[in-house]
Amino acid sequence: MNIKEVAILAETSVATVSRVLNEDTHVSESTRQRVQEIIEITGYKPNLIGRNLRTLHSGKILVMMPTTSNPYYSRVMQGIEHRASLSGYDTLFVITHRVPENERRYLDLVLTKQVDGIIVLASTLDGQEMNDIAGEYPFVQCGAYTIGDNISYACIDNVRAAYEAVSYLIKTGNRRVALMNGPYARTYELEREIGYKQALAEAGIPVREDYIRSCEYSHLDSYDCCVELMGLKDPPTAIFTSSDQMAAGVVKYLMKHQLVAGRDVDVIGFDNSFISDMFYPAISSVSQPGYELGKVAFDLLLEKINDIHSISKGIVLNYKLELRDTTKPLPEK
Amino acid sequence: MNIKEVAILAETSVATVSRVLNEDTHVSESTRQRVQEIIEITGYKPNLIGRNLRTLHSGKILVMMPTTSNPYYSRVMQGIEHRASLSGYDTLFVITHRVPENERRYLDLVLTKQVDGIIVLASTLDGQEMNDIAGEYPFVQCGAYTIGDNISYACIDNVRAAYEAVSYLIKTGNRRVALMNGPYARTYELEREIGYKQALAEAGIPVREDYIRSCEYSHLDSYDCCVELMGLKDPPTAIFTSSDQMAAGVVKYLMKHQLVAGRDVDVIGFDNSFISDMFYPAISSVSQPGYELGKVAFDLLLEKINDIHSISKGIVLNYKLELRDTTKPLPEK
DNA sequence: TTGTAAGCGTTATCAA
DNA sequence: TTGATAACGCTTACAA
Repeated sequence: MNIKEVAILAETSVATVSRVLNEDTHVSESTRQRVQEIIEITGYKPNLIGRNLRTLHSGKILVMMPTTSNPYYSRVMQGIEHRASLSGYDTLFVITHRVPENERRYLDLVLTKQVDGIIVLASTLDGQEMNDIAGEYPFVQCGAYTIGDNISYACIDNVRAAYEAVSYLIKTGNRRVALMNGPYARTYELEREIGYKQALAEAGIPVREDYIRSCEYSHLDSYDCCVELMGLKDPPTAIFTSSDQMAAGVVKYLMKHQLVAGRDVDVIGFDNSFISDMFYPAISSVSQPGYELGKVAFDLLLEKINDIHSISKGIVLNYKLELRDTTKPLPEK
Repeated sequence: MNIKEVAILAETSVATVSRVLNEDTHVSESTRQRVQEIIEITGYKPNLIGRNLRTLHSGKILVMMPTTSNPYYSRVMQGIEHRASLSGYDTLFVITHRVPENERRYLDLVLTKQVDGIIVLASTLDGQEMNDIAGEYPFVQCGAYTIGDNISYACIDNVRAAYEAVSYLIKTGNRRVALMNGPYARTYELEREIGYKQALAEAGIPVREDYIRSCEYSHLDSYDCCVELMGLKDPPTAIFTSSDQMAAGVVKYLMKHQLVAGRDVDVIGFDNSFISDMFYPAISSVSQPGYELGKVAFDLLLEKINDIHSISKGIVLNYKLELRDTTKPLPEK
């Protein structure tokens, strides 16, 4: 069933059917009803490929995620989706598994006009490549940023966030603080290391390279990593990790070894996903405003969709240090 | 830049450019190279909307998920994706949040020919509606099934899985076994209840309605639900839950109340997601072969894409009871 | 081997 | 208010 057949059945022209479809007012009530009736009887649905070809836009955006296993991404997705649907866009997702080839393959969806724009959550592409694409096609980053003139982004200040978390650990009595960071050398990871070092420096604590570890964003890897850290001659008394899953692995290690998180070893995770609250003891975590990041990212994308040459911007939202059972309270003054 | 402009620059016809694009062999090497060169210089990418309109297929499939917060879905997604990419399909995802309207909106993607088929993970639509759609468009279910002639599905035997889990709890000494089930009255939920009751019946244990609870698939709700269960005059000594997140909430409750999971109260979750292993104590769980379910579901979809009138089938894969710390070992014979 | 032209299903322009 | 028709970008007979 296509528009032509509907037109024949309704004894009118395709143009008129199209007008009814698009709620054009220049259609007499009687023909409108006649067409409407045929549409209902036949269950006709316009072929949007045809429409998209004609209008040259798809009404869809794409979100590229590295993985779905981090629940923090769910919140981002919801933020994007919500804002997008208000503007009449459908939101589609793909998973890149952090494989650049996959990312490029999905980028093709915008290059080949199948979606109107792309939001990428934690790209593995290099800055130059992203910047080139963002110069020609609507493409923004969310939760991360890359240096480049053309790329709009929404994220938090990872330097400050890490700085604040580590400072808190120091203020509550820790001098041997370890950093368990992600292994991808992305900007946000580098920044967290910078923030970590700033906090140490401010407290006059020398950096110990053996306290800075990198491992996968999974509880299995962080557990293994924790084995190494705690096997050091002077094991850390506090560990700051780059995700809640990592923190969970650390807490699991501690429990298994009859150590109490928040007493023997303090732990702060990142993202404040449901994992941090689900665990017992509940895990302290740096909360990223995922939902808002998603909303803002869509708004930025929309600007680019409407005018690819609009000026790029970065929007930095506030994080929040969410304190739970795996950290000590601040000492009274 | 479109195919026509490329043709002009390459001093040939659009047909020839199209042939080069589609690796048609009936093109002389010299013109092929000339066209190839222009394509590279100009960075031309064919507009796939145009191609799709002409070929009447999109090379994309859609996967509808209720939520991303259950990590088990990740495995399913990977299975689908992997198999789909082997057949040259891109896999797109959407989240329905269990809202039927959302589901229908996304169903439109297949009705309007924007994707070639849909796999739905845990639909909220009723059987009739699904069956009608599946009669006309490639549409299969994964991890759930609905009665209906037209719908192919891949899932496990939830009756048997629940039966086996509960039987295990009984065999290891429990006579007061509770069921914490999901609240959506989907087939797989009903079946788990049936399996639960079968196991009780077989052991001659009467069903107690106050031991059968329904709550959201979240650790917060299951925690609250657990408060009620454990507040009963005869609280259960074992709890079988419909997801690992629920089980986590239960275990959290136990720990908070100085009860030991696997000694005072046994717990078995469902899905065997990373949560069950991440927790300490590690949570026993019914493992669904998510990756394989995804692969099979795609194969079923492909059959429908190739012939919408091909006979529908259900494929039932084996689950596995994964025993960890929250259950007791079987007594020696 | 190459080109011409029809056609995929729609929207938009123009004339009636 | 309507309808004929060109156009969107591509593929594919068919002809040359």
